[in-house]
Amino acid sequence: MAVAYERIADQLRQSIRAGQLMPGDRLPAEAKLAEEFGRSVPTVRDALRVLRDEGLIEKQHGRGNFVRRPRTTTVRTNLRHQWEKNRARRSLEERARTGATERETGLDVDDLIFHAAYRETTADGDLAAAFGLPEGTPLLARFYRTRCAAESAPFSLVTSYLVRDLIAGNPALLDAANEPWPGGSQAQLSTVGIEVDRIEERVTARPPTPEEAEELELPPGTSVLVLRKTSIDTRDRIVDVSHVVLPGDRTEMLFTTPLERW
Amino acid sequence: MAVAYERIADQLRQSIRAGQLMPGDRLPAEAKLAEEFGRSVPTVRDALRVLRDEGLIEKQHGRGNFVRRPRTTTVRTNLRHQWEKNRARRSLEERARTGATERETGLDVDDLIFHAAYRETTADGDLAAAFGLPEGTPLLARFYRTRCAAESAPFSLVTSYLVRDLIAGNPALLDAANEPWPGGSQAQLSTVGIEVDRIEERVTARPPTPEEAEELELPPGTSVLVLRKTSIDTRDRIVDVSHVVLPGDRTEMLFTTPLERW
DNA sequence: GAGTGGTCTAGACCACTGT
DNA sequence: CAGTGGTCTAGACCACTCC
Repeated sequence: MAVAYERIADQLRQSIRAGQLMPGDRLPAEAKLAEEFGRSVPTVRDALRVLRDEGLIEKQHGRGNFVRRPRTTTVRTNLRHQWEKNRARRSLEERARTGATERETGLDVDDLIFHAAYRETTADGDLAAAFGLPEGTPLLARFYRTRCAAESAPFSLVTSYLVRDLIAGNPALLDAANEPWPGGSQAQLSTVGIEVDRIEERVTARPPTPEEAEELELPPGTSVLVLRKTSIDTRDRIVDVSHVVLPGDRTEMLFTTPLERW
Repeated sequence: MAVAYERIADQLRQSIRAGQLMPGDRLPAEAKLAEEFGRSVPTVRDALRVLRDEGLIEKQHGRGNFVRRPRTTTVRTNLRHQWEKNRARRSLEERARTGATERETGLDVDDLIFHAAYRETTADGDLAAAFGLPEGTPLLARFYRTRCAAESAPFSLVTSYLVRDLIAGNPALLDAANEPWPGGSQAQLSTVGIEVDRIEERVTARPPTPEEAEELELPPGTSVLVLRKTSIDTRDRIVDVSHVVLPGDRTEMLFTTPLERW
C-alpha cells in the first residue's frame, strides 16, 4: 500500500463512497489532482484507471472524469418461458401484437427495432457436445439483435442454434425473412410438432471482448453476463441451444424457483 | 485504430486466438516486445493491460506475461433449493453428513472449511425495501465463507439477513456457535415453524470491488456475479434476504425452468 | 481559444523470480 | 546475479468539448 497511485485511488474512492463526490459530479482535472497530491499526471491517471475499472467513474474525453450514475436495469425473468409457451398457441393476431421483450421492458412493439439473420452451418465440438449429437450435424444458426428505437445499442446479442433436420419439415423456418415470427421460438417449433418441456440456463460473467463492448456500447469497466440456454422437448431431445450476451450493468436476471410443499 | 497500443494488442490477441500462443505460454518480455514493435515499453504495457482486462493474459511479477488458461468452474444449480428443502426434515445424522456445497462440488465434508459470523443489526433503506418491512426492523446478519481446504480463497461471499422477530422463538438460531447447522438455512427456519415456498434469485454482473478482489483472490480482469436471493414462505412472508458474491470466472449458475405441458 | 483527457517517449529505480 | 514486471517522472503533442 506504499504505492502512490493506490493511495490516490483510495482517497478518491473514499470521497465517492462517503458522498462527498456525488454521482454525476466532475472530478478535478487530472493536472489539478496531480498538483494536489504532489504526483505526476500519469500517476494520477493510473489511480483514475483503477476507479474506472471498478465502475466508479467514467472518463469523458475533453470533458473530464465523472462519478458514474447507477444504470437503469432491464429485468429478464425465467417466468418468460412459460409465458412464451402459453402464447405460442394463441391466435396469430394475438401473437403478433406483442413479444416477450416488449412485455419485460414495458415498451410498445413500435418502440423496438428487431433484426434477425440466419445462416446454415454444422456443429463444431462445443455445439455437438451441447446438443449431444455428432460433430458435423447440420444446424441453423440464427442471430438476433433487438434494441430500443431511441437508443443505438441493442439489449443483447443472441445466437440461437436449431437442428436442421428437426425443423426441415417447415421450410418457412429456414428463412430469416419470416422474422419476427409471431409468438417467438416456441411458436416456430410448434409448427413442426415440437413442444418444449423445460429450459436450462447457465449463467457466467466475464469482461466483454472488444467486439461485444463495441456492439453493446459498453464503457470500459463493465462486465457481461453470458447465458447459455438449452431447450429440451417432451421427448428429451435438445431442440435449441442459445448463446446470449447481456450487458452486466444494465441487466438483471430473475429466476423464481417454486418448492414442493411439505 | 491508428493508436499504437491498440495495434499491438490486436496483433497479440490475434496470435492468441489463432493458437500461435497457447494457454500457459509466456509472452516475450515487455522490453523485447517494445523493440519488436518499435515502441516504448510503457506503450507495450498499455497494450498488455488491454489484454489483461479482457482476461486473455495474466501478469506475473518477475516471471512474465502468460496466456491465461480457462478456469475450472463450480456449478451452482437452483435444484439445490428443493434438495435442501427435502433434506431439512431428514434425521439429524443424515443432515450432518453432507451439505449443498459438498453435493455440488463433489467434495467431502472434510475437504471444506466453513466459517460463519453473526451480527444483530437493523434494516436500512435497501434491506427494508427487500423485506417489505419498515426501516429499523431488527435483523440478524449472517456472514458465511466456505472454501476448499486445499485453496485459500473462498467460493463465495455470502451475507444472509433474517428477521429477528421471526426466529427469536429459537434462541439457538441467534448464536453463530451452532454453525454449521445440520441441514442448512431451511432446517434452521423449520425449527420456528417456517416453511419456504419459493425462492427468487436476481443475478447481475460487475467488476469486483477491491475488497472482493482481495478476499476472493481475483486476478485483475475478472468479473463477479452478484446474486440477491429472496426466500418467501408459505404465508407469503419474506423470511430471508441473501447477498452472494461469486467469482465470475470460476462459477456457473444453472437454472432449470420446467414448463407446463400442453 | 482555453481546458480537458488520450497517447507516447526515454529513462530511472524498485521488487520479485529463478538460477 | 540476471531477467522480469511494477512504479514513477517530466514533458511533449494530439483530439475532443464547450464557450
